[in-house]
Amino acid sequence: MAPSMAAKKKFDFDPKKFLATIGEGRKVVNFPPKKTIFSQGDPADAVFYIQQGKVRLSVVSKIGKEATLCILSEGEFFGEGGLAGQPLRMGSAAAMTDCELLKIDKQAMMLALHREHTFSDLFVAYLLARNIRYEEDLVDQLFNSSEKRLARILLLLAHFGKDGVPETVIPKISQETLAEMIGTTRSRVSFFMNRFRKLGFVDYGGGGLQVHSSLLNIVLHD
Amino acid sequence: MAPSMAAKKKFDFDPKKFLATIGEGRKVVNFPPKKTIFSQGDPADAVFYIQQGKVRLSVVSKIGKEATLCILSEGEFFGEGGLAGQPLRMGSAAAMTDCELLKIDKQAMMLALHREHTFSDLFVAYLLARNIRYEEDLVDQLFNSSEKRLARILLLLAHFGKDGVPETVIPKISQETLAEMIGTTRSRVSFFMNRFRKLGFVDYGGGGLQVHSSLLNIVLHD
DNA sequence: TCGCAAATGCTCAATATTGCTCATTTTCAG
DNA sequence: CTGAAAATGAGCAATATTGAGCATTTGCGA
Repeated sequence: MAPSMAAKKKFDFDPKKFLATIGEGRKVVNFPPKKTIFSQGDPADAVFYIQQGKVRLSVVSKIGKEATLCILSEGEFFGEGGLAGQPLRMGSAAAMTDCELLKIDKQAMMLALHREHTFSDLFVAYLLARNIRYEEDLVDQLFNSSEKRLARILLLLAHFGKDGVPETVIPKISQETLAEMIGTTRSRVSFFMNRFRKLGFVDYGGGGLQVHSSLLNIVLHD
Repeated sequence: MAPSMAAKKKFDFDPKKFLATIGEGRKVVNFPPKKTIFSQGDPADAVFYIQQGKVRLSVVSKIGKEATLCILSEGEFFGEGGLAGQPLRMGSAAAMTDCELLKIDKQAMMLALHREHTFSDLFVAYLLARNIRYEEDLVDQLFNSSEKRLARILLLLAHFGKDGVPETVIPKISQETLAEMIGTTRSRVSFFMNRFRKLGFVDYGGGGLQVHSSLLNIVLHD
Protein backbone atom coordinates (compact mmCIF):
# COMPACT_ATOMS: atom_id res chain seq x y z
CA MET A 1 0.00 0.00 0.00
CA ALA A 2 2.42 2.62 1.17
CA PRO A 3 4.91 3.62 -1.45
CA SER A 4 7.80 2.78 0.86
CA MET A 5 8.87 -0.71 1.82
CA ALA A 6 9.64 0.18 5.42
CA ALA A 7 7.93 -2.85 6.84
CA LYS A 8 9.44 -2.82 10.28
CA LYS A 9 8.27 0.60 11.42
CA LYS A 10 6.60 0.06 14.75
CA PHE A 11 4.16 2.88 14.22
CA ASP A 12 2.93 4.72 11.23
CA PHE A 13 4.73 7.96 11.86
CA ASP A 14 5.88 10.32 9.19
CA PRO A 15 8.76 12.36 10.55
CA LYS A 16 8.62 14.69 7.58
CA LYS A 17 5.14 15.73 8.45
CA PHE A 18 6.06 16.05 12.09
CA LEU A 19 9.07 18.17 11.29
CA ALA A 20 6.69 20.56 9.68
CA THR A 21 4.31 20.78 12.60
CA ILE A 22 6.73 21.84 15.29
CA GLY A 23 8.95 24.72 14.41
CA GLU A 24 12.38 25.01 15.88
CA GLY A 25 12.29 22.48 18.65
CA ARG A 26 13.58 19.50 16.70
CA LYS A 27 16.39 18.46 14.41
CA VAL A 28 17.89 15.41 12.79
CA VAL A 29 21.12 14.23 14.37
CA ASN A 30 23.51 11.44 13.39
CA PHE A 31 25.74 9.22 15.48
CA PRO A 32 28.39 6.70 14.47
CA PRO A 33 28.55 3.28 16.18
CA LYS A 34 29.58 3.35 19.87
CA LYS A 35 29.06 7.09 20.10
CA THR A 36 27.38 8.25 23.28
CA ILE A 37 24.07 10.01 22.71
CA PHE A 38 23.62 11.09 26.29
CA SER A 39 25.13 10.08 29.63
CA GLN A 40 23.74 9.29 33.03
CA GLY A 41 23.58 12.60 34.89
CA ASP A 42 23.19 14.85 31.86
CA PRO A 43 20.28 17.27 31.93
CA ALA A 44 17.21 15.60 30.43
CA ASP A 45 15.96 18.24 28.06
CA ALA A 46 15.10 16.36 24.90
CA VAL A 47 13.42 13.24 23.61
CA PHE A 48 14.78 11.16 20.74
CA TYR A 49 13.03 9.24 18.00
CA ILE A 50 14.96 6.62 16.06
CA GLN A 51 14.63 6.99 12.32
CA GLN A 52 17.47 4.63 11.53
CA GLY A 53 19.79 2.40 13.55
CA LYS A 54 19.95 0.71 16.91
CA VAL A 55 20.46 2.32 20.31
CA ARG A 56 21.49 0.76 23.61
CA LEU A 57 20.21 2.10 26.93
CA SER A 58 22.26 1.31 30.00
CA VAL A 59 22.63 2.23 33.64
CA VAL A 60 25.68 2.17 35.87
CA SER A 61 25.27 1.30 39.54
CA LYS A 62 26.97 3.02 42.44
CA ILE A 63 29.62 0.32 42.56
CA GLY A 64 30.33 0.53 38.87
CA LYS A 65 28.35 -2.45 37.62
CA GLU A 66 26.64 -1.78 34.32
CA ALA A 67 23.22 -3.01 33.21
CA THR A 68 21.80 -2.86 29.71
CA LEU A 69 18.11 -2.06 29.91
CA CYS A 70 17.15 -2.43 26.31
CA ILE A 71 18.13 -2.17 22.71
CA LEU A 72 15.91 0.06 20.66
CA SER A 73 15.38 0.15 16.96
CA GLU A 74 13.67 2.16 14.21
CA GLY A 75 10.38 3.70 15.21
CA GLU A 76 11.04 3.84 18.94
CA PHE A 77 11.47 6.78 21.28
CA PHE A 78 13.92 7.15 24.13
CA GLY A 79 14.96 9.73 26.66
CA GLU A 80 11.33 10.37 27.54
CA GLY A 81 12.01 10.39 31.28
CA GLY A 82 12.49 14.13 31.15
CA LEU A 83 8.86 14.59 30.14
CA ALA A 84 7.84 13.11 33.47
CA GLY A 85 9.90 15.66 35.32
CA GLN A 86 13.19 13.83 35.73
CA PRO A 87 15.69 16.68 35.54
CA LEU A 88 18.66 14.40 34.82
CA ARG A 89 19.24 11.32 32.71
CA MET A 90 18.93 8.20 34.83
CA GLY A 91 20.94 6.20 32.34
CA SER A 92 23.04 6.45 29.22
CA ALA A 93 22.22 5.97 25.56
CA ALA A 94 24.73 4.97 22.94
CA ALA A 95 24.51 4.21 19.24
CA MET A 96 25.13 0.57 18.36
CA THR A 97 25.08 1.14 14.62
CA ASP A 98 25.06 4.27 12.49
CA CYS A 99 22.04 6.16 13.73
CA GLU A 100 19.80 8.84 12.38
CA LEU A 101 17.75 10.30 15.19
CA LEU A 102 15.15 12.97 15.55
CA LYS A 103 16.01 15.08 18.57
CA ILE A 104 12.97 16.86 19.96
CA ASP A 105 13.24 19.52 22.66
CA LYS A 106 11.24 18.81 25.75
CA GLN A 107 9.14 21.94 25.30
CA ALA A 108 8.37 21.20 21.69
CA MET A 109 7.49 17.62 22.60
CA MET A 110 5.11 18.65 25.35
CA LEU A 111 3.45 21.13 23.05
CA ALA A 112 3.12 18.64 20.22
CA LEU A 113 1.71 16.02 22.58
CA HIS A 114 -0.87 18.43 23.81
CA ARG A 115 -1.85 19.81 20.45
CA GLU A 116 -1.51 17.04 17.89
CA HIS A 117 -3.99 14.28 18.47
CA THR A 118 -2.39 11.95 16.02
CA PHE A 119 1.00 12.44 17.52
CA SER A 120 -0.13 11.96 21.08
CA ASP A 121 -2.01 8.81 20.06
CA LEU A 122 1.21 7.54 18.56
CA PHE A 123 3.19 8.36 21.65
CA VAL A 124 0.64 6.76 23.96
CA ALA A 125 0.79 3.63 21.83
CA TYR A 126 4.56 3.66 22.14
CA LEU A 127 4.46 4.12 25.89
CA LEU A 128 1.97 1.29 26.27
CA ALA A 129 4.16 -0.99 24.21
CA ARG A 130 7.21 -0.04 26.23
CA ASN A 131 5.32 -0.62 29.46
CA ILE A 132 4.34 -4.07 28.34
CA ARG A 133 7.90 -4.85 27.38
CA TYR A 134 9.27 -3.69 30.74
CA GLU A 135 6.61 -5.69 32.49
CA GLU A 136 7.62 -8.77 30.55
CA ASP A 137 11.26 -8.19 31.35
CA LEU A 138 10.40 -7.88 34.99
CA VAL A 139 8.34 -11.06 34.96
CA ASP A 140 11.19 -12.80 33.20
CA GLN A 141 13.57 -11.71 35.94
CA LEU A 142 11.19 -12.75 38.67
CA PHE A 143 10.41 -16.17 37.26
CA ASN A 144 13.26 -17.48 35.23
CA SER A 145 16.77 -18.77 35.81
CA SER A 146 19.61 -17.04 34.02
CA GLU A 147 19.72 -19.80 31.46
CA LYS A 148 16.12 -19.13 30.46
CA ARG A 149 16.65 -15.41 30.51
CA LEU A 150 19.52 -15.82 28.09
CA ALA A 151 17.39 -17.98 25.84
CA ARG A 152 14.65 -15.35 25.90
CA ILE A 153 16.97 -12.47 25.06
CA LEU A 154 18.48 -14.43 22.20
CA LEU A 155 15.03 -15.09 20.80
CA LEU A 156 14.04 -11.44 21.14
CA LEU A 157 17.22 -10.30 19.44
CA ALA A 158 16.78 -12.83 16.70
CA HIS A 159 13.35 -11.51 15.90
CA PHE A 160 14.53 -7.94 15.97
CA GLY A 161 14.23 -7.39 12.29
CA LYS A 162 11.54 -9.99 11.92
CA ASP A 163 10.13 -10.26 8.46
CA GLY A 164 8.69 -13.68 8.86
CA VAL A 165 12.14 -15.26 8.79
CA PRO A 166 12.09 -18.04 11.36
CA GLU A 167 15.82 -18.20 12.09
CA THR A 168 17.95 -15.12 11.98
CA VAL A 169 21.41 -13.86 12.57
CA ILE A 170 21.80 -11.82 15.70
CA PRO A 171 23.31 -8.36 15.49
CA LYS A 172 26.84 -8.13 16.81
CA ILE A 173 26.60 -8.21 20.56
CA SER A 174 29.19 -9.23 23.12
CA GLN A 175 28.68 -11.79 25.87
CA GLU A 176 29.42 -8.96 28.25
CA THR A 177 26.41 -7.02 27.01
CA LEU A 178 24.24 -10.11 27.10
CA ALA A 179 25.30 -10.63 30.70
CA GLU A 180 24.36 -7.04 31.49
CA MET A 181 20.97 -7.50 29.93
CA ILE A 182 19.97 -10.58 31.85
CA GLY A 183 21.64 -9.62 35.09
CA THR A 184 24.34 -12.22 35.38
CA THR A 185 28.06 -12.59 34.81
CA ARG A 186 29.94 -13.09 31.61
CA SER A 187 31.15 -16.47 32.88
CA ARG A 188 27.61 -17.62 33.01
CA VAL A 189 26.77 -16.36 29.53
CA SER A 190 29.87 -18.02 28.13
CA PHE A 191 28.90 -21.24 29.89
CA PHE A 192 25.33 -21.27 28.60
CA MET A 193 26.22 -20.14 25.10
CA ASN A 194 28.53 -23.09 24.75
CA ARG A 195 25.89 -25.39 26.13
CA PHE A 196 23.38 -24.00 23.62
CA ARG A 197 25.92 -24.50 20.90
CA LYS A 198 26.63 -28.09 21.83
CA LEU A 199 22.92 -28.77 21.88
CA GLY A 200 22.54 -27.17 18.46
CA PHE A 201 20.37 -24.29 19.65
CA VAL A 202 22.74 -21.65 18.31
CA ASP A 203 25.43 -21.65 15.68
CA TYR A 204 28.47 -19.42 15.19
CA GLY A 205 28.89 -20.24 11.53
CA GLY A 206 27.92 -17.89 8.73
CA GLY A 207 29.12 -14.48 9.81
CA GLY A 208 27.16 -13.85 12.96
CA LEU A 209 25.30 -15.85 15.52
CA GLN A 210 22.50 -17.99 14.13
CA VAL A 211 19.65 -18.72 16.47
CA HIS A 212 17.41 -21.70 15.97
CA SER A 213 14.21 -20.30 17.38
CA SER A 214 12.25 -23.49 17.55
CA LEU A 215 14.99 -25.19 19.51
CA LEU A 216 15.66 -22.33 21.89
CA ASN A 217 11.96 -22.17 22.60
CA ILE A 218 12.33 -25.57 24.17
CA VAL A 219 14.61 -24.09 26.79
CA LEU A 220 12.02 -21.45 27.53
CA HIS A 221 9.12 -23.81 27.87
CA ASP A 222 11.19 -26.55 29.38
CA MET B 1 -6.28 25.48 48.00
CA ALA B 2 -8.54 22.69 46.87
CA PRO B 3 -11.51 22.18 49.11
CA SER B 4 -10.53 18.54 49.63
CA MET B 5 -7.57 17.34 51.64
CA ALA B 6 -6.68 14.57 49.23
CA ALA B 7 -2.98 15.22 49.34
CA LYS B 8 -1.75 11.96 47.91
CA LYS B 9 -3.39 12.09 44.52
CA LYS B 10 -0.71 11.39 41.99
CA PHE B 11 -2.32 13.56 39.36
CA ASP B 12 -4.84 16.31 39.44
CA PHE B 13 -7.73 14.41 37.98
CA ASP B 14 -11.35 15.05 38.75
CA PRO B 15 -13.29 11.87 38.10
CA LYS B 16 -16.57 13.73 38.45
CA LYS B 17 -15.73 15.93 35.53
CA PHE B 18 -14.50 12.96 33.57
CA LEU B 19 -17.64 10.99 34.25
CA ALA B 20 -19.50 13.78 32.57
CA THR B 21 -17.39 13.85 29.45
CA ILE B 22 -17.75 10.24 28.38
CA GLY B 23 -21.23 8.93 28.29
CA GLU B 24 -21.97 5.30 28.90
CA GLY B 25 -18.54 3.81 28.71
CA ARG B 26 -17.63 4.07 32.36
CA LYS B 27 -18.94 3.29 35.80
CA VAL B 28 -17.90 3.20 39.42
CA VAL B 29 -17.32 -0.28 40.79
CA ASN B 30 -16.47 -1.46 44.30
CA PHE B 31 -14.48 -4.43 45.51
CA PRO B 32 -13.95 -5.81 49.00
CA PRO B 33 -10.47 -6.90 50.14
CA LYS B 34 -9.06 -10.00 48.36
CA LYS B 35 -11.70 -9.82 45.66
CA THR B 36 -10.41 -10.50 42.16
CA ILE B 37 -10.88 -7.59 39.77
CA PHE B 38 -9.76 -9.47 36.70
CA SER B 39 -7.86 -12.69 36.05
CA GLN B 40 -5.04 -13.66 33.76
CA GLY B 41 -6.64 -14.78 30.51
CA ASP B 42 -9.81 -12.69 30.78
CA PRO B 43 -10.63 -10.50 27.79
CA ALA B 44 -8.95 -7.11 28.21
CA ASP B 45 -11.78 -4.76 27.40
CA ALA B 46 -11.57 -2.09 30.07
CA VAL B 47 -9.15 0.14 31.93
CA PHE B 48 -9.43 0.90 35.63
CA TYR B 49 -8.66 4.03 37.59
CA ILE B 50 -8.26 3.76 41.35
CA GLN B 51 -10.29 6.32 43.25
CA GLN B 52 -9.86 4.64 46.59
CA GLY B 53 -7.91 1.66 47.91
CA LYS B 54 -4.96 -0.51 46.95
CA VAL B 55 -4.73 -3.04 44.16
CA ARG B 56 -2.23 -5.83 43.61
CA LEU B 57 -1.16 -6.90 40.15
CA SER B 58 0.27 -10.39 39.77
CA VAL B 59 1.23 -12.96 37.19
CA VAL B 60 1.30 -16.72 37.38
CA SER B 61 3.94 -18.62 35.45
CA LYS B 62 3.44 -21.80 33.49
CA ILE B 63 4.68 -23.88 36.38
CA GLY B 64 2.43 -22.16 38.86
CA LYS B 65 4.87 -19.76 40.48
CA GLU B 66 3.30 -16.40 41.23
CA ALA B 67 4.93 -12.99 40.96
CA THR B 68 3.58 -9.72 42.30
CA LEU B 69 4.38 -6.97 39.85
CA CYS B 70 3.21 -3.97 41.78
CA ILE B 71 0.86 -2.54 44.30
CA LEU B 72 -1.14 0.40 43.07
CA SER B 73 -2.86 3.10 44.98
CA GLU B 74 -5.21 6.06 44.58
CA GLY B 75 -4.74 8.00 41.39
CA GLU B 76 -3.24 5.17 39.34
CA PHE B 77 -4.54 3.30 36.32
CA PHE B 78 -4.27 -0.39 35.58
CA GLY B 79 -5.40 -2.87 32.97
CA GLU B 80 -4.18 -0.52 30.25
CA GLY B 81 -2.56 -3.37 28.29
CA GLY B 82 -5.75 -3.79 26.31
CA LEU B 83 -5.33 -0.33 24.83
CA ALA B 84 -2.12 -1.51 23.20
CA GLY B 85 -3.94 -4.35 21.54
CA GLN B 86 -3.48 -7.13 24.05
CA PRO B 87 -6.71 -9.10 23.66
CA LEU B 88 -6.35 -10.92 26.99
CA ARG B 89 -5.17 -9.97 30.46
CA MET B 90 -1.56 -10.92 30.93
CA GLY B 91 -1.94 -10.93 34.69
CA SER B 92 -4.46 -10.68 37.48
CA ALA B 93 -5.61 -7.77 39.58
CA ALA B 94 -7.05 -8.09 43.08
CA ALA B 95 -8.21 -5.62 45.67
CA MET B 96 -6.01 -5.46 48.76
CA THR B 97 -8.31 -3.12 50.66
CA ASP B 98 -11.83 -1.88 50.04
CA CYS B 99 -11.61 -0.34 46.62
CA GLU B 100 -13.59 2.17 44.65
CA LEU B 101 -12.59 2.00 41.02
CA LEU B 102 -13.59 3.75 37.87
CA LYS B 103 -14.06 1.14 35.15
CA ILE B 104 -13.68 2.61 31.69
CA ASP B 105 -14.52 0.67 28.56
CA LYS B 106 -11.69 0.36 26.09
CA GLN B 107 -13.63 2.19 23.41
CA ALA B 108 -14.56 5.06 25.68
CA MET B 109 -10.99 5.30 26.88
CA MET B 110 -9.56 5.45 23.38
CA LEU B 111 -12.07 8.10 22.44
CA ALA B 112 -11.41 10.16 25.54
CA LEU B 113 -7.66 9.91 24.99
CA HIS B 114 -8.03 11.12 21.47
CA ARG B 115 -10.43 13.92 22.21
CA GLU B 116 -9.68 15.30 25.64
CA HIS B 117 -6.32 16.99 25.74
CA THR B 118 -6.30 17.31 29.48
CA PHE B 119 -7.13 13.68 29.94
CA SER B 120 -4.56 12.41 27.49
CA ASP B 121 -1.92 14.63 29.11
CA LEU B 122 -2.82 13.05 32.41
CA PHE B 123 -2.63 9.57 31.01
CA VAL B 124 0.69 10.21 29.31
CA ALA B 125 2.05 11.49 32.61
CA TYR B 126 0.83 8.34 34.29
CA LEU B 127 2.38 6.09 31.66
CA LEU B 128 5.69 7.90 31.92
CA ALA B 129 5.66 7.53 35.69
CA ARG B 130 4.84 3.84 35.39
CA ASN B 131 7.59 3.37 32.83
CA ILE B 132 10.08 4.94 35.16
CA ARG B 133 8.95 2.74 37.99
CA TYR B 134 9.22 -0.44 35.92
CA GLU B 135 12.62 0.66 34.75
CA GLU B 136 13.72 1.14 38.32
CA ASP B 137 12.35 -2.24 39.31
CA LEU B 138 14.23 -3.82 36.46
CA VAL B 139 17.47 -2.07 37.38
CA ASP B 140 16.92 -3.19 40.95
CA GLN B 141 16.59 -6.79 39.80
CA LEU B 142 19.63 -6.56 37.58
CA PHE B 143 21.90 -4.96 40.14
CA ASN B 144 20.92 -5.92 43.61
CA SER B 145 20.96 -9.00 45.79
CA SER B 146 17.69 -10.20 47.22
CA GLU B 147 18.55 -8.60 50.55
CA LYS B 148 18.81 -5.19 48.93
CA ARG B 149 15.70 -5.74 46.91
CA LEU B 150 13.80 -6.52 50.07
CA ALA B 151 15.14 -3.38 51.70
CA ARG B 152 14.08 -1.33 48.70
CA ILE B 153 10.56 -2.75 48.60
CA LEU B 154 10.13 -2.12 52.32
CA LEU B 155 11.20 1.48 51.85
CA LEU B 156 8.84 1.93 48.94
CA LEU B 157 5.95 0.42 50.85
CA ALA B 158 6.75 2.54 53.89
CA HIS B 159 6.54 5.69 51.83
CA PHE B 160 3.35 4.58 50.21
CA GLY B 161 1.19 7.06 51.97
CA LYS B 162 3.99 9.50 52.40
CA ASP B 163 2.93 12.73 53.98
CA GLY B 164 6.35 13.73 55.12
CA VAL B 165 6.31 11.10 57.83
CA PRO B 166 9.80 9.65 57.92
CA GLU B 167 8.99 6.26 59.44
CA THR B 168 5.74 4.55 58.73
CA VAL B 169 3.81 1.40 59.36
CA ILE B 170 3.63 -0.86 56.38
CA PRO B 171 0.25 -2.04 55.17
CA LYS B 172 -0.52 -5.66 56.00
CA ILE B 173 1.48 -7.73 53.59
CA SER B 174 2.65 -11.33 53.91
CA GLN B 175 6.21 -12.53 53.53
CA GLU B 176 4.90 -14.66 50.73
CA THR B 177 3.83 -11.58 48.79
CA LEU B 178 7.09 -9.83 49.54
CA ALA B 179 8.92 -12.85 48.20
CA GLU B 180 6.83 -12.71 45.04
CA MET B 181 7.62 -9.04 44.59
CA ILE B 182 11.37 -9.35 44.79
CA GLY B 183 11.64 -12.69 43.07
CA THR B 184 12.87 -14.93 45.83
CA THR B 185 11.57 -17.51 48.26
CA ARG B 186 9.69 -17.01 51.48
CA SER B 187 12.57 -18.63 53.37
CA ARG B 188 14.80 -15.86 52.22
CA VAL B 189 12.36 -13.11 53.16
CA SER B 190 11.87 -14.63 56.58
CA PHE B 191 15.63 -14.84 56.99
CA PHE B 192 16.29 -11.25 56.01
CA MET B 193 13.33 -9.84 57.91
CA ASN B 194 14.68 -11.34 61.06
CA ARG B 195 18.11 -10.02 60.30
CA PHE B 196 16.65 -6.56 59.75
CA ARG B 197 14.78 -6.88 62.99
CA LYS B 198 17.83 -7.91 64.98
CA LEU B 199 19.71 -4.97 63.52
CA GLY B 200 16.88 -2.64 64.45
CA PHE B 201 15.97 -1.75 60.88
CA VAL B 202 12.38 -2.89 61.26
CA ASP B 203 10.11 -3.42 64.20
CA TYR B 204 7.04 -5.60 64.67
CA GLY B 205 5.68 -3.67 67.63
CA GLY B 206 2.80 -1.22 67.40
CA GLY B 207 0.21 -2.95 65.28
CA GLY B 208 1.98 -3.32 61.96
CA LEU B 209 5.50 -3.36 60.69
CA GLN B 210 7.51 -0.24 61.47
CA VAL B 211 10.26 0.60 59.06
CA HIS B 212 13.18 2.77 60.07
CA SER B 213 13.92 4.38 56.75
CA SER B 214 17.22 5.89 57.63
CA LEU B 215 18.55 2.58 58.83
CA LEU B 216 17.24 0.53 55.94
CA ASN B 217 18.80 3.01 53.59
CA ILE B 218 22.13 1.85 54.89
CA VAL B 219 21.44 -1.61 53.51
CA LEU B 220 20.65 -0.09 50.15
CA HIS B 221 23.76 2.03 49.95
CA ASP B 222 25.89 -0.57 51.66
C1' DT C 1 -12.87 -18.86 74.17
C1' DC C 2 -11.57 -22.62 71.06
C1' DG C 3 -9.56 -24.48 67.19
C1' DC C 4 -8.22 -24.17 62.51
C1' DA C 5 -5.80 -22.13 58.82
C1' DA C 6 -2.49 -19.08 57.56
C1' DA C 7 1.77 -17.05 58.48
C1' DT C 8 6.21 -17.32 60.35
C1' DG C 9 10.96 -19.00 62.12
C1' DC C 10 14.42 -22.23 61.48
C1' DT C 11 17.23 -26.02 59.62
C1' DC C 12 19.68 -28.41 56.03
C1' DA C 13 21.36 -30.64 51.82
C1' DA C 14 21.41 -29.84 46.88
C1' DT C 15 22.15 -26.38 43.36
C1' DA C 16 23.11 -22.17 41.22
C1' DT C 17 25.81 -18.27 40.99
C1' DT C 18 29.54 -15.30 41.69
C1' DG C 19 34.21 -13.58 41.23
C1' DC C 20 38.03 -14.41 40.24
C1' DT C 21 42.16 -16.40 37.15
C1' DC C 22 44.46 -17.69 33.03
C1' DA C 23 44.97 -19.49 28.24
C1' DT C 24 43.21 -18.88 23.55
C1' DT C 25 41.01 -16.83 19.93
C1' DT C 26 39.19 -12.99 17.35
C1' DT C 27 39.12 -8.27 15.82
C1' DC C 28 40.87 -4.32 13.98
C1' DA C 29 43.72 -0.20 13.49
C1' DG C 30 48.03 1.13 11.72
C1' DC D 1 50.41 -8.25 7.76
C1' DT D 2 51.17 -7.64 12.63
C1' DG D 3 50.70 -6.55 17.38
C1' DA D 4 47.69 -4.91 20.97
C1' DA D 5 43.25 -4.95 22.73
C1' DA D 6 39.00 -7.13 23.18
C1' DA D 7 36.32 -11.16 23.48
C1' DT D 8 35.89 -15.81 24.66
C1' DG D 9 36.28 -20.66 26.93
C1' DA D 10 37.33 -22.91 31.09
C1' DG D 11 38.24 -24.05 35.82
C1' DC D 12 37.58 -23.42 40.74
C1' DA D 13 36.68 -22.05 45.60
C1' DA D 14 33.61 -19.13 48.17
C1' DT D 15 28.79 -17.70 48.53
C1' DA D 16 24.06 -17.31 47.76
C1' DT D 17 19.85 -19.37 46.85
C1' DT D 18 16.55 -22.85 46.48
C1' DG D 19 13.18 -26.09 48.01
C1' DA D 20 11.51 -28.84 51.30
C1' DG D 21 10.28 -30.13 55.89
C1' DC D 22 8.63 -29.19 60.43
C1' DA D 23 7.64 -26.72 64.87
C1' DT D 24 5.55 -22.42 66.53
C1' DT D 25 2.94 -18.45 66.50
C1' DT D 26 -0.74 -15.46 64.99
C1' DG D 27 -5.19 -14.03 63.30
C1' DC D 28 -9.76 -14.71 63.15
C1' DG D 29 -14.41 -16.87 62.58
C1' DA D 30 -17.67 -19.82 64.82
